[in-house]
Amino acid sequence: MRLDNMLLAEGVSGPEKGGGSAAAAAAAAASGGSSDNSIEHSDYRAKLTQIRQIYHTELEKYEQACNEFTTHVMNLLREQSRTRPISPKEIERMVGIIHRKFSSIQMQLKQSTCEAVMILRSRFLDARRKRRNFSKQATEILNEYFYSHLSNPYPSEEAKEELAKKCSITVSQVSNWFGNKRIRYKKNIGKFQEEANLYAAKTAVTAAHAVAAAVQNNQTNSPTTPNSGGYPASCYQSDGRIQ
DNA sequence: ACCCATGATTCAGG
DNA sequence: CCTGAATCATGGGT
Repeated sequence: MRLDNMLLAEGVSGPEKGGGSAAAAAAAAASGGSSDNSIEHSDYRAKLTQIRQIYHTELEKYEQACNEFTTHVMNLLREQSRTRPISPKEIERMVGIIHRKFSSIQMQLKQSTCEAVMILRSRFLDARRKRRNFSKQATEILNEYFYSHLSNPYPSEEAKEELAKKCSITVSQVSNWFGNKRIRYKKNIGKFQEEANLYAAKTAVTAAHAVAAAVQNNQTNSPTTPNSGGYPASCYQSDGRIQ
């Protein structure tokens, strides 16, 4: 009965209910409860409702078949009662046998349905654990931020949200990314030197463009306050250490 | 088949 | 809570 209850009572709530997954918790906490990975989730829900629908139609079919078979047997018994006496008790016994048979079949149906749900559930959980690399564009945006804030690569909540939006990933994914990036950068600065230079140059170019545009706009003004824009070269030290 | 990069998870500390 | 660190597990290139 437990499996049955689970199947029927769970409804379309997510599979992470009992899991206590850190990702789910983190995502929920980060995004204020709104659902990310909604594509997979809706897919899961659709499949679950499909399974339940099949289950209910099958169950109905079995019930109908059971009733039909019962009346059929009753008719047979009634015909036989013309040639031999049949007690009501005997009829009751037959009906009982039929019902027991059909209910055991229904049990099997429940069992297999539950199995299907379990498989679906584990598939879903596996899928969300699976790692997909971010798009090149997304990593570019993240790296740009990281290397232009190398002295303090800790984006605020708002910054994280903006990055998440720009990269079309979740805030918790941004947090993961920065967590991994910081530790891996620190661990092997040499390996990231090239990358750092690349992004420094890249932002330098955009900064230069901005400066050029500014200069063009007001050539007569004094070109002071170069530090206000936080341009990249000054953001990391020559030894590459953070802070 | 192997290896490394990488996103996610876990756990400890503050 | 957020973070650092270690670790897991997969992706993708060779």
